[in-house]
Amino acid sequence: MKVAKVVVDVAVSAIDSLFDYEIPKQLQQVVKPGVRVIIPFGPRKVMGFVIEVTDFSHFDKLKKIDSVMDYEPVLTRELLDLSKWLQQETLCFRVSALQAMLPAVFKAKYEKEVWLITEEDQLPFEWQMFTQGREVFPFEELESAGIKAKEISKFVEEQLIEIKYVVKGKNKVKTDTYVERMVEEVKLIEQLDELGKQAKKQRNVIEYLLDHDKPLRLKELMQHVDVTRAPIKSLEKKGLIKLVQKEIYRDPHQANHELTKPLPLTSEQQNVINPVIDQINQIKHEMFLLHGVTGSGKTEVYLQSIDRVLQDDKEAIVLVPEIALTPQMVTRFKSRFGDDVAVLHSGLSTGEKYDEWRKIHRKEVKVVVGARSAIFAPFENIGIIIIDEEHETTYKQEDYPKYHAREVAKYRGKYHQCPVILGSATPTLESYARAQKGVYQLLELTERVNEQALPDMKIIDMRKELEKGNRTMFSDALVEKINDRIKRKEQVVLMLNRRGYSTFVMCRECGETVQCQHCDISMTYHRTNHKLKCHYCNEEQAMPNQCPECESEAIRFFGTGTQKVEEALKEHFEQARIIRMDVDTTSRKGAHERLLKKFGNQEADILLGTQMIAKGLDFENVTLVGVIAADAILHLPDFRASEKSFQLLTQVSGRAGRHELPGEVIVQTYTPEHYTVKLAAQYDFEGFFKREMQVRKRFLYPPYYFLVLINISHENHVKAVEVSQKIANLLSEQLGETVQLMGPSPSPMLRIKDRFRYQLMIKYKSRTDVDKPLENVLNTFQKEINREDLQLTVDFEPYYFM
DNA sequence: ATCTATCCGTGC
DNA sequence: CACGGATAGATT
Repeated sequence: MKVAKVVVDVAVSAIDSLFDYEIPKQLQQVVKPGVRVIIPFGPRKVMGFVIEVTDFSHFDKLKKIDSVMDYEPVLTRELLDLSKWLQQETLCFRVSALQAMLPAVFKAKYEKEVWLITEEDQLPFEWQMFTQGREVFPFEELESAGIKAKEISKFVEEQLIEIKYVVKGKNKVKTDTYVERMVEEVKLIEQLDELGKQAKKQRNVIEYLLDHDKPLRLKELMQHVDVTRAPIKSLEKKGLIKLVQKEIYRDPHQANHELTKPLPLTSEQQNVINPVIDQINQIKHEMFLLHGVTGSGKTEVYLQSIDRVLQDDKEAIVLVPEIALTPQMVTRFKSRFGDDVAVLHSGLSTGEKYDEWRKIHRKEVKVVVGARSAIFAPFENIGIIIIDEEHETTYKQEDYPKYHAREVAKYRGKYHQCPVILGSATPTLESYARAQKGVYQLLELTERVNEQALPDMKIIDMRKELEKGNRTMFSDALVEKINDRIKRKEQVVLMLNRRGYSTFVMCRECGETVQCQHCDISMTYHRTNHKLKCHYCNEEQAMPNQCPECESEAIRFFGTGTQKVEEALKEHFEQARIIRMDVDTTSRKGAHERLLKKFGNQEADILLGTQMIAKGLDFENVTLVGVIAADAILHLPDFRASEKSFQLLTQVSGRAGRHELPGEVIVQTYTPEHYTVKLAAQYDFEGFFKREMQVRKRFLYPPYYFLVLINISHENHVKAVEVSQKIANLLSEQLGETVQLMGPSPSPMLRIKDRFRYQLMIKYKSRTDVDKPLENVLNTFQKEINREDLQLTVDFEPYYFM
């Protein structure tokens, strides 16, 4: 007997193991590892992933696989094994790991249906009201009609009805109607004579067909010949043509890109690419850290490394952060590798993502450029993996499986014996430290390709501005420089580096701020609909006219949002044309590209935006970059706050002077003496690294120690505290001397969505020191997680501490 | 997650 | 003792 070992699509700990099913004879050809199947599970039907096929099971009474959902495996052996590794590394369920590797269309939908097995009139009158002659209807309708479970099961017993569980796949392939010729050309010409005088339209169609002998889209034909379906149908009846449904791709990047040739490399670039090519030639795995200043031509190094890989008929994965934000990047890859590129990012619809995925799956492309999850691209012969802007935190997934793309890249690089390149102008301390230790091979690009010096960065002390009596958000120096650029018809990028980028509401009389009812966070004001919104739970309420506390009417919105900066800009620079980019102006699909294109066409003088404008933009006419408040994220409750600030300042300054014209940067700050601001202004990464490493060493933070964050949340505040303390006790009993346990402490945001949140942190050197104790904690509280409303999450290498 | 069997309170 | 709601237990 053939047995399939299956991961069942039910994400609970009790089910988190392999279940055995008999493979019926007629399915033995298709059921292979990586194929999704529909299996009976208790009284229901659920989806499952086949992991293995064997001849033996320890169970004696096996159920049979119902049917298959795929005729080709959707996951390779490598990815199936990788899911096991992810499960162990991140402590997630195996299904969650498998789901994370596939586009959303592969998530099953479950429906319950009621089937009549007798005549309708056998049923009581109330039932006939809504069956309305239907033989099948959704179970849901019974419930909403208020029909009791007892009555339903009675009818099932009496064999009047049957309840069926259906599993629906959503992976719908888009098709289009095509017209195919069924006969020889000569035959068609003969037909022309036989057609009656009336059949003018049919004649036109045949003539068009004779001119175009490739497969034709029906729509196209109808448009070009200006006919309706009728004449085409009659031609089909005569057997001359056939209408067929063909698969098509929803192609979001249809634009034809002119192909570019590899650029000549500078000697620095050549030195950097050589060791990579060596590894490709020797089919060896190595981690490279490519540290290159902004504008040093990292992308060209990527492109030419990939080119080398493609010559060996191998594939390449390129990860880019928030790819929708850098359409310029996509264009560069598309215009070098043309149709060999698939693009995967969050801006695509589920259907579009599915289609891009299928191109990869069918090996119709060789290169995938995508956001985090593209690291799971189902290639089988990978020759290189590139992670651009490796310091970006978007490479860490925040929900289960809480994986870091860099670690997955390492896994896959080792499996395929290929190099992995991590590229950045401001590497993470973790990566740079590893490079210094020789764990990664360090590659450095110190010069800009255009031989232009890095833009001069000036620090402006905003406290002095205030002393001078300047109460605006723009320093005198910034105003002067902006005016100067407007006069010279050059462009300015202004970054409002602020978390939340919206404004909160405060009463000027009593100081009361409007807080969300469910979360410990200020509501933010949205001008677009004049409402207050909570960023965490999306609760909305009207902007109050008076203070809810003291009834004063002096209630106003505060804080420096981009909208507010935009207004201030308009006052200061009346003739300036401004483009504002923030969540409000870029939420619509394609809005991003449109705004950037407008700026690129020099239809505006100033581009004002949040951190989203710091990355990847390349406009030749930009000669001034302004940072409105450099210290905005410097004081966040996050041990990486300095590192993030340094990265951001470096990234955004790189937007200026990328081409012929020299650039300049103005950094406004209230803490000019801070080493992060100072060293960033000098582009002294090395200095910053050394300085920040001291801090990390002193406080036992990465890269000296690894971290695990345990989040505990419960609706009941007392319960949350109690459980946190119990876990802390349990852990401190079991953890050895080599690790540090911190907490429990309330999360920076104590309450979110009516849940009270506490956290514990462990600083450790080796996973073996924490794995067992954590497992014990999870086992101990498993019951409470299932029954009570306790939530417990474990996050290795956390990036988010709020 | 979701279904079934079982336990216990309420009401007649 | 029937009902309904909460709850333990199983799912190959």
